[in-house]
Amino acid sequence: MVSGISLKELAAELNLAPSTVSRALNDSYEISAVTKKRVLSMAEKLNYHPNPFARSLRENKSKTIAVIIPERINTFFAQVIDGIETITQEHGYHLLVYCTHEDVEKEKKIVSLLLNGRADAIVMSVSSQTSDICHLQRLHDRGLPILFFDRICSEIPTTKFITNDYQITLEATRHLIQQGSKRPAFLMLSEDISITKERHRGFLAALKEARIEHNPIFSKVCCQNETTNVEILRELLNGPNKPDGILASVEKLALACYQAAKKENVRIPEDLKIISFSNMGIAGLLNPSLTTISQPACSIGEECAKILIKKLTKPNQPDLPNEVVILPSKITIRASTLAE
Amino acid sequence: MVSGISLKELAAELNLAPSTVSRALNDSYEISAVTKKRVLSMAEKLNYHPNPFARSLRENKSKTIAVIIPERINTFFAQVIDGIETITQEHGYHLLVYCTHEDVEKEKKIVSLLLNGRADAIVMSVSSQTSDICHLQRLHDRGLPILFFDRICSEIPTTKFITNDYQITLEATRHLIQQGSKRPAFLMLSEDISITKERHRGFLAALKEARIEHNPIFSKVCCQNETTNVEILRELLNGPNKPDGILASVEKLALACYQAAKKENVRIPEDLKIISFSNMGIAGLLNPSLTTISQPACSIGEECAKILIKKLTKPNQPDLPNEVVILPSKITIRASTLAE
DNA sequence: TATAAATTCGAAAACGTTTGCGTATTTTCT
DNA sequence: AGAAAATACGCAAACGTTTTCGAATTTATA
Repeated sequence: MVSGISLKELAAELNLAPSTVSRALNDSYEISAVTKKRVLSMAEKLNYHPNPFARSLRENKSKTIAVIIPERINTFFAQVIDGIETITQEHGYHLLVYCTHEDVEKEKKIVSLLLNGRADAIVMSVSSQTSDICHLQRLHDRGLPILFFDRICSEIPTTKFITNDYQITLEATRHLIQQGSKRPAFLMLSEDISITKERHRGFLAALKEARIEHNPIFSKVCCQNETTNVEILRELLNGPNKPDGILASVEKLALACYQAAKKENVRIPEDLKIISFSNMGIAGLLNPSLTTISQPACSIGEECAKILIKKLTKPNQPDLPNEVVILPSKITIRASTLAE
Repeated sequence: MVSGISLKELAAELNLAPSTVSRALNDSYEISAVTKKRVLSMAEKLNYHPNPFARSLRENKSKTIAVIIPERINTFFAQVIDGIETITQEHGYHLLVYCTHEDVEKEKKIVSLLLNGRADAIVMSVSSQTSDICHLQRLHDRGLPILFFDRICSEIPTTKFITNDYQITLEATRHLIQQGSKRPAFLMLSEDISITKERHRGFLAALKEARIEHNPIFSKVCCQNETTNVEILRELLNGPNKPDGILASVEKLALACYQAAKKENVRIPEDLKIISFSNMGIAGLLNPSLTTISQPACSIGEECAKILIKKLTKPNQPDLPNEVVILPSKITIRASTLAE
């Protein structure tokens, strides 16, 4: 009983042909106003709901968009999805959400699930492990509109949304230096992904600008595991040549840094100043409050969705243009980077 | 070109009937091993992927589960979905995720979208505004398996997953009192939803046990708006009869409380002790670190998924039993409730 | 060796839509 | 009034699967 009445049965009830009922429900010009009324009210009365799969099969589209993110417990990604949803929902689209947990193998599996047309398009941010991208290439080759944000894949010619990673990291590092940091360090999850490269470039540019010689071991690649990261950072903070400033390219590394500093009795910001990419609403409530670079996550989601909706709903749309759209981030200065 | 080759075309390529190919792909006993090999390898070669909508139409099931939550930017809900996904993904199910933003009207719209069988089942946590539940009743009447967690709807006879709200709040309040709070207050989002009632009951029981007379204005109903909540709490913390302890039934109210305390120069924990339901990983990094009641979110998600998968995959399963499954929460004591 | 049984496959219907085309009726025009 | 055009609707095919039923071939049994 889970599937209700069908269009055929509705038509039988009305003594009309299924084609007529279909057209009436779709408000076709070929159907008279009176018949439309009749059909509509009977449909209402019998609680008719069109079967989405029959429709998808016939029309070869699913009214569904897939979203793939590396982690769910992350304010940034949650905000992006919120942004996507606000737009797509207005147009009757549904969201399939998948999480890779930063695991490229899981990413491949998920992507292969989408080769069959279950979704009309894909919005994604690749995992930090993703360097080989042939699974993404296959998606694109198949003609499926795919759109990247934040962790983009530059090899695929499509639209990508990012923030001004280079510029904002440059400014953030300047701030760090200006507040007294002589030996800033850069924390990252992986050397491969797009944003890390750009952010690292901005970081190095600021050092060069300030004529600070960069110690390569201060460009630290961390991992997925929380406790391991804390260990790595304890070691870093305790080394013979300790950094006195941290730029964390992702939120979780800043938090690991807080943990490590606590255990090593390193005072923030006195001994160590920290600034981090993060969209946490409660950065201001941390101890000490965390200076952040926050991305316009919601806007990113909305812009992604808008461009996608346009592509999917207007007829004869060209492929998504191969361009990188940049939405600027914002630095919010808090206690963690304040000079003494 | 987005949709690849069809089963028919694949069959033609093999000089076989579509039915044979279908059976071969589904590993039917009626097909010889050699033919299976032939079919499989040709399918691989031609990159065949079965059309999910044709299959859904034929089999009357979508291999899709809908998840409805009140907010995405919330560690608890994110963890629950992670838990659900780990189980459902193993069985080839996809997740449609919807967010109501605590808006019952949006909840109704989303629910009505699911009346057409797009999803095989629903896992949800109702919005804080939800008191009239006839939209949920309609879903259940239609025979769609529906399953609640955390914010449950007791009127619908199905399985619900919650934590030991009463007991754990009782213990949490005891802790608050034991640490010296003479006038504890209880913060909630709505009086209507299930968890609030249970948690409030546990709170009051602890007061009674300690022979503390409860001032009704200390049972504070807050709202969705962050800044309004901060105002409400500033007023509360500044009133003639101020509370010296807070039990926040949801995370966001504890955070608003931190904000309010900051602005009113109320010291935590000296002047005000705070304990809150929260699954934030960084509760320990707040200033001061926050004592939390954390729910087994991931387990809740997994258990939801397991029971659902069983119902959906085994033949002739009975309806989901009308019972409430309780998974215990855990109190983690931190600085925000420490006695001086 | 004749027959029963097992094995392997094909033809066709069905799931619930949408849509191209045909047709009957009504309206409009000359 | 007759022809042309507009209106309103029905028939049937198609989308890509799965599955029932039947049939053909091969193997085993008596």
